[in-house]
Amino acid sequence: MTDNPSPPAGRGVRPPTLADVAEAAGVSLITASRILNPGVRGTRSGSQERRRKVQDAAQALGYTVNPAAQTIAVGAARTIALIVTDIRDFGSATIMAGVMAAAESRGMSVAVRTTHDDPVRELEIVRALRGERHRGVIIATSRTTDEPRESRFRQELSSLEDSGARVVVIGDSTLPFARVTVDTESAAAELATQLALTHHRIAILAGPEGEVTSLERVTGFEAGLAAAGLSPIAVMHGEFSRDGGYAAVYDLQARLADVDLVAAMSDAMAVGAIVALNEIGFRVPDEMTVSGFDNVPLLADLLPGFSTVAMPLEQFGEACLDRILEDASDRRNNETVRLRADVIVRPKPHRSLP
Amino acid sequence: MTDNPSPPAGRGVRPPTLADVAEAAGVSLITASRILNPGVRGTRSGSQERRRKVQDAAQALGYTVNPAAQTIAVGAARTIALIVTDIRDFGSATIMAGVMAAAESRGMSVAVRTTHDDPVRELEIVRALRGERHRGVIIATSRTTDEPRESRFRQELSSLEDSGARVVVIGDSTLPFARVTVDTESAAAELATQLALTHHRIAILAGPEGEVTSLERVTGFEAGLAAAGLSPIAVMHGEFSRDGGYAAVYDLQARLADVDLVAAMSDAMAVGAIVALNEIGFRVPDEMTVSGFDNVPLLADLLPGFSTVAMPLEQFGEACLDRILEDASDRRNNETVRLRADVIVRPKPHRSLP
DNA sequence: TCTCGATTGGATAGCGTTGTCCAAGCATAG
DNA sequence: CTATGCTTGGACAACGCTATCCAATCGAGA
Repeated sequence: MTDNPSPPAGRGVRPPTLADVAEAAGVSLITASRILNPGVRGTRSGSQERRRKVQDAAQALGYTVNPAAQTIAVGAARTIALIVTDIRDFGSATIMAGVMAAAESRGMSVAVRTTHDDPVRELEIVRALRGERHRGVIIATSRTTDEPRESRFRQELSSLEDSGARVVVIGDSTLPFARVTVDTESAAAELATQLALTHHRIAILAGPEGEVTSLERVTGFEAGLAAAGLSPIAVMHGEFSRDGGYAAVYDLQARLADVDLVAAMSDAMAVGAIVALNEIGFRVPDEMTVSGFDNVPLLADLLPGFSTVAMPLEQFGEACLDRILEDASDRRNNETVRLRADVIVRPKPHRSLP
Repeated sequence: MTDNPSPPAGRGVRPPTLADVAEAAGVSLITASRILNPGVRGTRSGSQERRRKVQDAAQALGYTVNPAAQTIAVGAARTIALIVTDIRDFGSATIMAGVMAAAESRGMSVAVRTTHDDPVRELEIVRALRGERHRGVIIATSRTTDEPRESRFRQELSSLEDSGARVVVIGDSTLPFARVTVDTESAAAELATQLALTHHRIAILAGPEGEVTSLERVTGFEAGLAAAGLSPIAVMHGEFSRDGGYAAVYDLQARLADVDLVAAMSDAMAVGAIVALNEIGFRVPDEMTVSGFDNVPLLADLLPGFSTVAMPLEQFGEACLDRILEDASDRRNNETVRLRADVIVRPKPHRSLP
């Protein structure tokens, strides 16, 4: 009872193990295991009385399972790895929230890794994942058209999938894995079509060249313009960030007089664009319209008449976990699941005279 | 060579283990372990030739260590648990980014758990953490003055710390653990003092009653006002969110004519307040000043003359990891580390006539 | 040449859990 | 009363790795 071999307090009182619980309950370790951590084969629940004794003992000792031990015993962890570029990014954070919620409702936890858009780091991370025995891996970084890079990445992911982890890629890419995407192109096209009703001299602020996300947004947007008989006056490239938008507008400065809509391909860029436009002397939205993409929450409140596209970021979680946990026999059934984005066109506010 | 006992492809090619590497390199498993995963005692590096052979074999086989196995062998994982309320919150996401960066530079990874401000869930999470053998646990949820709740939480955390995980609490609270805090009160006071130079009829939009974060911000702000010989016209409580600020302004509506500064205790509340004020008919910032707290990035660009306080959110990571990894002999040395917040007072913009 | 200490490699056991098998108990049907 | 099938509990090995001890090797000093 009191002859605990570990020091009684302070550093390193070993947490109770199944063996401790079993001993306290007077059953074998195996029985305790079956009662407290019923596996997939939920049967073998034990008799009422033993159940109670074991559960009481576990409660009294404060037992909680050691997932690392489970992982090596079973050969697979109850975890999903989520790879994003940077957690401070609105999109990444929202996707993460959705994935965590979906994982939790399935009794799994999520391990998040950030690449900071470094191709080397990206490979290291995926490589290390192989040893971690995750159930699935969700790729939520923005992919590029850099073929050597993508090819190396693909190879590492294949090896990861061969080792038993289901790979799911969010968004379009050239990666041959299960995919959950959004109808970004058609949403971008519809946004363009709507905006083309009231604007005709349009400049596009695109993301980095070679980034798939940017590419499909621009492609869709241009298609929408084309449907209205228009084509953009200019397409400027920059980082998908506030500073990227800011710089892009200055790059465009000479031609701004010809422009009545600056269509940024991300909300963050749109904000940077607005700052630059104000500096240059264009009042937004009176003298210039700026649109975005992503539907970052606070902007709806602060930018009257701001049009954008709401991505179904939180829904990715459910969709990805479904793909990961779907029957193993359905594997290699790499059909793409496509979610819908929401086009949000807000009318320009009426000017109320001061 | 080719007589691999596992199926050649598809589901479940077991990832290579140390034993595989050792065999391929012609050394014992132990030697491979010492060369590839040198522990704390970094000595025993092996002879040059063996090193190379083992490393080559590991490279060729694509070996990566299984951290779960290390965890049960060593009795402690190379991980830090981070507990936040909701990852979509700007503060939580930024803290998380800082913690992840700091952990990574020390060769550890981070396990994030979200409580969604549910006291029961909070306890369950901490309880489960005990089995996970983390090196440290960072509490970044907002604590309350609900004594029963805090007491239960404290108890669970103590048991966690006894089991070997170092507990660090971010922000002030009644929890008796290592702490990393911010001089919130004095920052709030300084913000108030500065704003009191140009405003005299001030309403405070506080966070939820009983939340420590709100309490210290309000206390500091009132102290700053008092130093200027003022006291607030009203203190309204609400959620620390956009909707909370929105509602709080409507609660205040009858007295708004007497107010020249709405001091929100969070930036999100400030945005909601601005929306409500605009709806009611007060033009911000011309007819009413609104200030905030947190320094959410995009607001600086979109709200000219917006004053707020920048919290050192990213620095928490380094500070917390230092506390977690400091010498075990320094444990129970629960001195509080205090970081500095930055008061950002922006002058009201000049009205440029249209 | 011999002894000593330092360095290196390996054998063994163990970390906490589950999978697989086997034995015992029990009720039911023949 | 026995044969049958089902349920239940337990023994044993295994998962992949490291800690701890022990043996072998080596160089240097006596």
